[in-house]
Amino acid sequence: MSHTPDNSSAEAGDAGSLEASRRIKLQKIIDLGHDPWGSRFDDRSYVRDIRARTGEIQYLTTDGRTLALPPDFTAETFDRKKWKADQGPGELTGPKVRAAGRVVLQRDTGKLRFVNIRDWTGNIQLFIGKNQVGEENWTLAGLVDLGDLIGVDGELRYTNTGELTIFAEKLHFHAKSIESPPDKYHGLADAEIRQRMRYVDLAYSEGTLERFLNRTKIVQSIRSTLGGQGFVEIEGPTLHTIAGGAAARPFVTHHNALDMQLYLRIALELHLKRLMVGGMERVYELGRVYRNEGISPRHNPEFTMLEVYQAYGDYGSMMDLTEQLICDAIKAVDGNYQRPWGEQTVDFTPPFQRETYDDLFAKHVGVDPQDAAAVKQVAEEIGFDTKHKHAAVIKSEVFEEKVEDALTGPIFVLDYPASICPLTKRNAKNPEVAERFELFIQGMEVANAYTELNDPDLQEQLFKTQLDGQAEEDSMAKMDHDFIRALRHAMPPAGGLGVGIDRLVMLLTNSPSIRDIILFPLLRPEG
RNA sequence: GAGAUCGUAGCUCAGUCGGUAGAGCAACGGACUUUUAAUCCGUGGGUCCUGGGUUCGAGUCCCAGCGAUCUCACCA
Repeated sequence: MSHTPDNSSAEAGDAGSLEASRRIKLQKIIDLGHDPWGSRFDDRSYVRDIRARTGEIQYLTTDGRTLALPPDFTAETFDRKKWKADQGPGELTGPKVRAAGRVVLQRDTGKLRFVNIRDWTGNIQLFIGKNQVGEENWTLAGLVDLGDLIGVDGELRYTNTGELTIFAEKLHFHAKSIESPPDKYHGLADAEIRQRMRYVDLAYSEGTLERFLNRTKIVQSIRSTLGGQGFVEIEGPTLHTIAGGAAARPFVTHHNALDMQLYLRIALELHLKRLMVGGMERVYELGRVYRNEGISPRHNPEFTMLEVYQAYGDYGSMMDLTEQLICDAIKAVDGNYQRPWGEQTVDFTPPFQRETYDDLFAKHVGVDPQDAAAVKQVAEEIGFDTKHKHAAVIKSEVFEEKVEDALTGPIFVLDYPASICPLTKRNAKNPEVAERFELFIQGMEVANAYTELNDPDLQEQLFKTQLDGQAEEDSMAKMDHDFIRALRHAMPPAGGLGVGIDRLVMLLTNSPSIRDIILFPLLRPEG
C-alpha cells in the first residue's frame, strides 16, 4: 500500500498532495523529454549583469531605423505608447540573454505567463507567451511550480508597463522543488524554521541571502586589510591540551589513541604568540572558537574570532588597526558610516572616541575610581557580594554594570586595571594599569587588545597568582608551561588584538541576534 | 540553569464567554497574450506541538513534557 506515491491523490489539497501534484508534474517533464534535474548550463549571465544591459535595448522601426530609448522610458509617468506612436510603427529589440534561477512568482494570464526568477544577484521577470515560445516550451512552462529552478534563453526588453523582462524563446528545466515554498510574500517568519531550514530561509526570505553575503564581504575585507599590511594568516590547533587564552568553560573531548582529554579551543592567543617567538612578526588567525556557555541573542557556543599580533607594536598600533579593519569592512558592505541599529543610528566615522577606563568610571559611576572604599560601597549598593574580592575585581564588576551598557560608541576604552589582565603588559609609568583597550559599540564588546606581556617570569607569576582562590576554568590564567617556555626564548614586544567577528557582523548588518548572522546556529534536536 | 510569552492548514495568521475549525497565499479545476503580492469563478485541504486532567462538551481551563522566542545568569 505505502510504496510509491499515489498520483491520483493529487486532486485533494492536503500536504501530501501538494507534493503529489509536484511529482505528477515531475513525471510529465520526464515524459516531455526533459531531465527534471537539469545539467550543465554554460554561458548564463547573472541577473545583476543582465540588468546592466538595458542600454542595449532600442526601438526598431518597421522602416529600418534604430532609435535609442529616452532615459526616462521606464518612468511611471512616461507615456510609452505615445512615444512609440510618435516614432512610427516598430518594436523594441534587445540583447539575447541566458539566465537561470529559482521561480519566486508566477502569473498565468491564459496564453501568457509571467514568471519571476531569482539568482543570487537579483530577480528578473520572464515573459512566456504561448505563440512566442512554441508548443513544447509552453507545455513545459505549465509544469513549472514556485520554487523550481529553471533557465531561459530570450531577449531582454521592456514590457508595456516598462518592466525589464526576458522575453523567453527557450526554457530549460534545472531542478524540481518537491517541497512547496513558504508564503510568497511574507517568506518564512517562524524563527525556528528559519534556523533549522536555513536553505529555505536563504532561498525565500527577504534579505537573508544578502545578509550572509555581507558577512562574507566583511570577512574578506578583514583578510584583505591585514594582507595589505603584511600580516600572514595561519591555522592553529583547535584541539588544545590546555584551554587557555580566555576565561571560559571549554568543550571537553577525548582522543582515543593517545587516551587523553582534549579541549576545543576557547581562544587563539597563546599559539599565535608562540609563532611570534618563532619569528612570524605579523600573524593572525581568523577562525572558530568554542565556549561551553549559555546561548543567547549575543552568544553561540561556536563563534568566530580574529586575533592579530604585530611584533614591535603596542595597543596603540592595534587601535589604529581596529579602526581601519572596521572602516574597510564598512566600505566593503555599502560604505555608509551612519549605520542603523534598531531604532538608533551608530556613527562609525573615524576616528572613534577614545577614553580611559578610569575617566569613564568617574563619569558614569560618579565615584573616584582610585578610591577603593567608595567603589566598594557602590558595588554593595548595587547588591554585589564584595567579600574576599580583589578591589580591581569589584571595580570591574561595577564598570560592567554601570558603564558598559551606556557605551553606545564606537568607543575605545583604554587602560584597564592591571590585576584583571594577566596576559597584558603593565604601563611603564604606572604598573597598576594594563595597556589594554576594549572597543564598545552599543554596549557590546567588539574588540579587545593588549600590549602583550612578554616577560616570561612575570607571566609565570601572574598565571600562578590568578590561580589562587579561583576555579581554573573561570580564570583567564591557566598555567601553560610550554607557553612560558616559549616566552623564555624571547617574544618581541608586540600589540595583540582580538575581534568578535559575529558581533561586528551583527552591528554592520543591523542584526539584533547572533543567530541572524550565523548560518547554522546550535539548536536543540528536532522533536 | 531560572522566569515570561508562544506552538492552529504547506506558509503567514485569526479564533470572542468552554459549544464541535476560519481567512489570505499556496494547491486543484475553469476564464483571460503585457502581468507584476495579477484578477475573476469554483473545489479540496486540520494529530489545533505531545500526553494526562477538569467538564455533558476543550484549540480555548489545569498539570506534565517537548520545542521556540525574549529577559536574566554565565560569557564574547
